[in-house]
Amino acid sequence: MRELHIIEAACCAPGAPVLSVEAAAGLAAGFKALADPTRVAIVNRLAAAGDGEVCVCDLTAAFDLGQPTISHHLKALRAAGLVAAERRGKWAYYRLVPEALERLGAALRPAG
Amino acid sequence: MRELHIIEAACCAPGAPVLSVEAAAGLAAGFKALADPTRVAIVNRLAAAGDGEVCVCDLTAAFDLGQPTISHHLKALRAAGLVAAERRGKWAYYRLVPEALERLGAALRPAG
DNA sequence: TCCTCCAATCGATTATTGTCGATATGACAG
DNA sequence: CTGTCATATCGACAATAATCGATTGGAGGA
Repeated sequence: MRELHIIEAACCAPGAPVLSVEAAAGLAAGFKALADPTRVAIVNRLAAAGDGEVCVCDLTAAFDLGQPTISHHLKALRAAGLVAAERRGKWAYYRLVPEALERLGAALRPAG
Repeated sequence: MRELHIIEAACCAPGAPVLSVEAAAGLAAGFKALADPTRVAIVNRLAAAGDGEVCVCDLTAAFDLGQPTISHHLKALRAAGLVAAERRGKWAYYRLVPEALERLGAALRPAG
């Protein structure tokens, strides 16, 4: 009965590491920043802006949510590196960081 | 003083709807399914699988997390339509749904 | 200097989510 | 039919996150 257990190895291959733990965590953090309808809409508005930037006053007006809530979402997007902020005079303007979005998109494209 | 308030409209443009609320919610749901390192790693393993599918037993072995937890993550990916499951005999096999991933990737590519 | 305005931060509350242990389901072997 | 193995589901708990109201910080304008 020495060879009996060889049969047991039926379904599985060893499985290469494929993606480092840190890489997976980094991508997950990026996707988490987009895991909210308001933030998706914010990114979409930034992408659609003719001059590439949008005033915060536009955003607070567009999504009937409180101003602190919009600021909170912008902070989340900023922390993920998906957007960048610039203060000019009394107003703040946000723009996309295309490379960051590209990095996330690339994780979805080639081999999945 | 009739024209005084015209000056007030200084920073903002009307802002087109750009993306429907439902579309934003749908994309956010997809990204939320990827907003976890374990799920990103699962998707990555499915993408790297030679024959396009992976046995659940591989996954439970690969991520030192409990079997119910892996099953929970797979359910989240399934609910988002990112993966599909098939039971064959005693085992269950998962594969990617490329169109779903493509849809998310497309939201990141063209104009952001 | 004082007041107003835009945006960010703080503190609290509620809702979601990741994880686990225990249990149920469903398929095969004896 | 009974036992065993692979997954899925259930119930609970701790951690995280979305939202709000109140406050603070900074930039102009009077």
